[in-house]
Amino acid sequence: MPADAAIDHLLEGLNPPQRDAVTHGEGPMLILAGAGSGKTRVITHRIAYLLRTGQARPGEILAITFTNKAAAEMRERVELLVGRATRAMWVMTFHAACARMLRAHADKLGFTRQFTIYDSADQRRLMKQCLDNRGYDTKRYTPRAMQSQISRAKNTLVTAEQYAETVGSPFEEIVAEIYADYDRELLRMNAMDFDDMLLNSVRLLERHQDVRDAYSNQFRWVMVDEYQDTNKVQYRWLQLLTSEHRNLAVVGDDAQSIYGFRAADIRNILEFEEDYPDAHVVKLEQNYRSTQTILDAANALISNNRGQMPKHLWTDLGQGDPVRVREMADEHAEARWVTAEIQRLVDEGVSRSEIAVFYRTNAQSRVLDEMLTRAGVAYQVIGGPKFYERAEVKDAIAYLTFLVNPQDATAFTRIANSPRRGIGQTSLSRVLAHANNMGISVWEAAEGEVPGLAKPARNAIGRFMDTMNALKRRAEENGPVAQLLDAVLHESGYLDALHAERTIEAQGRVENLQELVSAAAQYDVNAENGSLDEFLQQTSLFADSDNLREDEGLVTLMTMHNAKGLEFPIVFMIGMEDGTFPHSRSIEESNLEEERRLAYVGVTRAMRQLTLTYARRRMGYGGGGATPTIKSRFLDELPRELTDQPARISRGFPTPGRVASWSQAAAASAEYSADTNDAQLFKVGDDVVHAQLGDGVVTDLQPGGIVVVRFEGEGRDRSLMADVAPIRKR
DNA sequence: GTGACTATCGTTTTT
DNA sequence: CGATAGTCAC
Repeated sequence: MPADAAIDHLLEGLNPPQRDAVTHGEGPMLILAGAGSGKTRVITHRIAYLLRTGQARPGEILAITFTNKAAAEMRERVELLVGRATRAMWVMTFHAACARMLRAHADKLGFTRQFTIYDSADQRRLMKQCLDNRGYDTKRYTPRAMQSQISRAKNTLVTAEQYAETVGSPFEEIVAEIYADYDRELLRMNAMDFDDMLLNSVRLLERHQDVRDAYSNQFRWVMVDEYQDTNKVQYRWLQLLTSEHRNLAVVGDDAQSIYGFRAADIRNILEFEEDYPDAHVVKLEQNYRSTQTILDAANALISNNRGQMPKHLWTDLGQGDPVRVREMADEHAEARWVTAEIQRLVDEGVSRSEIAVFYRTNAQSRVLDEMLTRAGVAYQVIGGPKFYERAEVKDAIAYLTFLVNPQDATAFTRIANSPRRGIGQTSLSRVLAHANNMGISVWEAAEGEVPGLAKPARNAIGRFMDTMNALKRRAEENGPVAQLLDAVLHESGYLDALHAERTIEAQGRVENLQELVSAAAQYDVNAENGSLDEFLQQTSLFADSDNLREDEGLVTLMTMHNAKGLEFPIVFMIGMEDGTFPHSRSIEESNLEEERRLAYVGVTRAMRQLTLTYARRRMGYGGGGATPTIKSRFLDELPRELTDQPARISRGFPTPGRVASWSQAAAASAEYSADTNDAQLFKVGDDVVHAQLGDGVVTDLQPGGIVVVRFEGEGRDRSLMADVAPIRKR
């Protein structure tokens, strides 16, 4: 037992609720952790406390996060606190924990421990194949739509059979068919998709009492981070694992639940106290990050949502500056202004790494991208294509995958003709069909005699499989993964083909592959009993590559989703317009509450200074003219006294780079007079008032005296007859 | 089987 | 506008 002093040290500097959460013993606990309230600190200190006081042994701890990064950070911080390595602790993502369980018990579900993990691109590819097999028109029934339906079903614990029982439309009938086909295909290929990791783990625990007993006895202490983002399967999984000891501590913030579109169910956190009536509830409301003004803005914003768990963030960091709100003429003016502001701040001595710009959609980064480049401001864009999703990386991984999982038709299809070997679509289909007919693996089919194959194709496949067989022999030696990967890249001709291209892009791909080899080498060093299949599964679950770099003096650009969990002294949120943010689709689907939570997440990232900008006009897709916009309703939800806006902003006059003045607004409203309208009266950009629909803006004029108006609170346009509609200019 | 051309369609996306 | 998927002709 360690000295009491060490334990005291763990509790030092914690506020009373934090201390309460850290020292809570047996029994369920809900930690409502407001933004910036020291949540990670509480979890890590709690784990360390449990270990230090001897209540827990490392092997009894299961700490679940959503990202690998969060898991790595958590383990690191715990190890720092307890002063030793704690390999036996399960500190990992839901998916990684499931993968580990499934590997150990794969046979119980009809898989081998070498099963492949499919990402969403693989998923879609297979869906398309299933659709094609049944002869459905993949334009009418897009793989994308199938994927989202099936994924949603899996995440809400609805199996293919159950789905089939509840179909209510022809579309759903097709989904049901494809769902069943797709699952069958996965099983045949010895593969699971991301959603299956959870779903199959639940099946494993439900069907095998002994397995459930073993794990639920092992994990005496379970902690879950970002609980507001858990979905139904994850909920069930936790239930199965914690039924024995009931020491489930969840940490989350209902106000930051922003992954509903990924089937996260906010009810999990809202109803935790109903699920566990004896739950100990701790609220962390003291914020250590932002000024009181920023917190007040966030509190005010979120108070527009119903059914939030009551919470009030406060800080002793002081009032700080007002939230800045700026109107710009268009997105270019917006980008120019933000760029100029950043330059000004940097001149004043602010480090670029202290500045972040958030937007709703990735596409919005483009204009800013250009402007910052032109101005010579160093920046990084977070998001975009991920390392492990790059074609060349996926190809390389597919080679390795096929070596360990000869049933993986997706991997085979991917690599057979990459690099080009003269194996086309038709030959591939023949091989796959043959494997299917004979009930053998693709590997076996490709090695054997495939009926109906033309001689050139047969030779090409023969040579390919010779290479693969040679590589397989190497793989079976269980040497370092890096060496095997290197051999794969050389002997498959992949590198040669890239070199032959002699382009900059190809050079970049070679570099990416080198990076992959390094990653493999890293694995070889770190893994205790490394194996190729473990490396592959680990890699499949590790998607984030473009890790945030903190120390390079770069301004950070990212979506608000990506901003969760981060903080920056200076934050800009751009595109604060209805239709952009809240996004038009969210408005249509009346998903405003989640959208508002996203705004809340954005706002609460700011430590010192928050600036919100919106553009008077914004370009749609086509090069066609920019369309007038309405400023975001979220801006109206901010109390005037928290912002630096003296009064309501004029909507009649675009005022590039500057706030419109009161007098301009007054002039604008004095402009109209007529009672009956003449279509001539309106022009695009006019602000109008409709007797029933309220305020809007003219977005288009059409022949026949039709004015197209977008009203506040609606994501779409309405066509109105100018002379009869009860509208007038404001 | 491969390259070039054209139609289509646009959120967010921890794993 | 621009990425990407799908079609068509060699």
